Order: sequence, then C-alpha cells, then structure tokens
Amino acid sequence: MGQISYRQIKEDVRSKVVRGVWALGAELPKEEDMAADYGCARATVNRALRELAEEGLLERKRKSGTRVRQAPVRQARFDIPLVRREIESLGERYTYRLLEREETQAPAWLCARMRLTRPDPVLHLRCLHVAGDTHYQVEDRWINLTTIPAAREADFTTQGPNEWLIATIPFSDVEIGFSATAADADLARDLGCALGDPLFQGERSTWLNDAPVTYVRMVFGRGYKMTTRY
Amino acid sequence: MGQISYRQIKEDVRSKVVRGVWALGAELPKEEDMAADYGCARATVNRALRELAEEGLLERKRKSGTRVRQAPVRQARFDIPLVRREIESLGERYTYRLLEREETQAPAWLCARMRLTRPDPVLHLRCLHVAGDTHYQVEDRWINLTTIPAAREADFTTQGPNEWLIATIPFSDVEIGFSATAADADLARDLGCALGDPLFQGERSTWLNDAPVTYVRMVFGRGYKMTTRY
DNA sequence: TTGAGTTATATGGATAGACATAAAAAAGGC
DNA sequence: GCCTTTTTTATGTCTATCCATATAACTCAA
Repeated sequence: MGQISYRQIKEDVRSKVVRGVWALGAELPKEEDMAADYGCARATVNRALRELAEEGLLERKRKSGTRVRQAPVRQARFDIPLVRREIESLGERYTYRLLEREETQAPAWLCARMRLTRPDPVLHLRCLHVAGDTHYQVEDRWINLTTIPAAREADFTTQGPNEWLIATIPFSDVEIGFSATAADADLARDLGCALGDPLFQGERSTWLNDAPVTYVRMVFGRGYKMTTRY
Repeated sequence: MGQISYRQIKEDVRSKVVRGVWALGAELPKEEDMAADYGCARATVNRALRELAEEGLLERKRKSGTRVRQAPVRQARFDIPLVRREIESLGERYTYRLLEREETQAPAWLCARMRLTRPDPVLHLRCLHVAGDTHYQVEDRWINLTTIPAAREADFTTQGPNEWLIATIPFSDVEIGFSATAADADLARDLGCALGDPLFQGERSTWLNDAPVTYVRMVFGRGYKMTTRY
C-alpha cells in the first residue's frame, strides 16, 4: 500500500508555490483539508508544512493558517570548517607554522571586542596555514588566560590554536563577521602579496557561558572567495 | 498533568552534551530508553534528537544509534536581505539611483559565470544604494534577456533590479560568494572612497530551472562587515 | 578464513486521536 | 460606536501503535 510521505507533500507544495499555483501571500488550505486531499493523516501534512516554514517558504500562525511568505527569506548557510580540513578537501598538503607567541594584557580594542571589563592576561598567537605552496591564511589569535588558563601550557608549534580550542571547549557562543581589509607590511610578508592588496578576512569572538574565551582574526590570501549554494 | 515537551528534552540533551556528561563521540541511549527515562512517548524524544542532529550537534544512523558528533558542525547562517530593508532596519533613509543601463551581448567572463553556451543578449545595469548620506552599495547587475525578456520593458529608474527580480521570479537556484576587491576608478567615484581601497563584495548567480537568469556583483562601501551569531 | 546470506535492532516514518494554545472573530455591555 | 469578554478555530504538540528500512552483527558454507 503506497503511503504518501511528508517529503512528497513538501515537494508538491513547493512546486505549487514555485509554479505560481499559490501566489505570494496566498493562503493555503488548512492542514485537515490538505490531509483529506492527500489521503493521509494531519500529522504528515503538518510535518511537511512545518519544515517548509522553517526553510522560509511559508509562514504559519495559529488560527490564521498557513500562507506563502511575501518575501521568501533568502538565507545562506556557510559551514565553517577547520582550515586544515578545508585545505585537505582541496586536495592540497596542509602545513602549519607558528609565527609568534606572546603573553600580554588585553589591549583596549580587544577588551571592547571580547566585552572585557578589565585588561585580562591574554595569549597572543600569530599562525600561518599553508595549502601546498600557497600561503592560505594568517590566524591572529587572542586567548583569554583568565577563562582558559590551560592555554598557557599548550604547545601551539605543531597544532593550530583553533584545533586545540575546539578539542578543549567544543561548545560556545560565537559572533562572526566577514569584511575586507588591506594588507599591511606583516600580512604582505606572511601571505606573499603586495602591500595594500585587498584581503578577505573573518573575525570571530567566542564566549563560554558568557565568559570571554577567544578572539581570532583570520586573513585569507589574495583572491579567496567564500561560496555556497541554496 | 505536566507533560514533558520535546523542547525541554532538546535543552536537557544539549546541556548534557555541553557540560560533558556525554563526551564527544559518545553514544546516547536509544530513543526507547530515553523515552522511558523522561516518561514520554518515543516520538517526543525522536523529535528532540532529530532536530539536534539537524543543528549539527548529534549524528544519527539507523541501527547504530545516536552519538555526539566528533566535530560539531559549525555553520553560520546569514539572512540575505534586500538592500533597502537592510538600510531601513538601520534606521537610515534609503535612496536608490540608476547609474547606467545598456543592452549588450554577454561578454566571455559572464558566459562562464552564468554557464552560458552562447553570448545571449543581456541587460547591464549599474545602480547605487544609499543609506542616509553614505554610499552603501554599488549593484552591478546583468540580466539574461533570453530567459527574462520582460526585463527589457521594466523601469529600473525608481526600483532596483533586485526588488523587481524578486517580485518577478521569486524562486530560483542561487550560487553566492563573498570576497575582497580593490576599488577601481568607477567604484571609488560611486562609493566615495579612495582608489585601491579594500572593499567587501558579494557575487550571486541565479538560475530558474537551469536557465541562467542573472548575475550580480554587489560592492559595499568601506568598512562594511557582514556579521551573524550562532 | 572469507564471503554470502540471514537476523536482529535502532532509527525513520505514518496514523488516529486527544488536548493545548494563540489569536481572529463574534458577542455582549456600556 | 467602542471596549471587554467569550467563542471558535487552525496550528502546535503528545501519545500509542504500527510498519519500513538501513545496517551491524551473526550464521554458515565453501
């Protein structure tokens, strides 16, 4: 007995919306009626519609019903991989190098970024991630030693701080941002590009139960593009 | 009678994972047992675990069971809003200006980007989006007139092509990418920045049932940062 | 020992029925 | 007419029970 699946219903509804059978803003029949039409239980229709609403195609409200979103939400999802994995998945050999390591007090700009009230002691690391022969990314990492004192003892000469941190505190709240920056003398040297070259950079601040953990600035080599499809 | 909700179970499981009660890679009890523990139906546990798996915290496989992901997937979700809405939600006045409009044949680089086999006729638009007094974004838009002939008649002097396209073909397949670029003479003039300034840019190619629709390059004013939290 | 076939089992999914809840619509009071 | 209260109703969620399906683990023969 061929039962109809919530997937089929999802696709049918999606197709009806895309083909314009239900226009933007139009109201869909209620779950009960759709279930009768499809010859299935209400729960099956419910799951299909609920998932489509999560994906941003539909809008649902108790009592008022389900309608096609006026402006379907366009959202891009980027997986944030470990640099090492990203490079390896490109089929390139991954090399890592620690350029610099110092223990200091958080400068004012860092206190602002990490929402610190006092200039906590921090570990500042500067690392290079290489893909084959090309200098892929410079990682400028600041770790709060008050929150993560264990970082003081960690050896970052063979393993990047990102991987160490993920193994140490796998779950945290994150704020992430992407922007463009110009290569300064250090970046030009480390990434092998010209002074002033436009570079793509990501910045990430991390908290563990509201305690500031780390701030990192990841500057990518010339021509890097972060892409996705949806 | 206080029934337990799938949300509570989700939070309880999440907390157990975050607190390390279940370590990375550890196997969770089977749904049936968890349901017995929580005193609820298996479907309730199922929904909680299913959603946590979707969020990237857990990994599930038939017969083998549920376990905590070794490397919890870190994914960032960016909502891609209309420039107008983005600017308005900043509390700024939105102004739009059409800088240039020409009908031509797709140049070679565009054919590559849009996966065109022939140099189709295209409509090329150059637009400026202004937030208050600051030049916010330059939109460099190419519309395939073979796929969307109606664009030839559309008036883009008052409404941006992005909004027109969304109203005309709300659903499509999209490939999106972000990178850094240097301001050329045109960009420097239109965005009011210096020649060579590093600028953040997004590129988007769009298809409707495999037919190439449009390619757009959106270059943002100096200092723009695309941010999100998770 | 190894490969092919079988079985057991955890998740995946469907159903019917019940109650909860938010909010639109109707009813009532002034 | 206008505000408050009640009713109605579509979605939200839970239960109990079924069958489906992938696959790990086992069986057994070559």
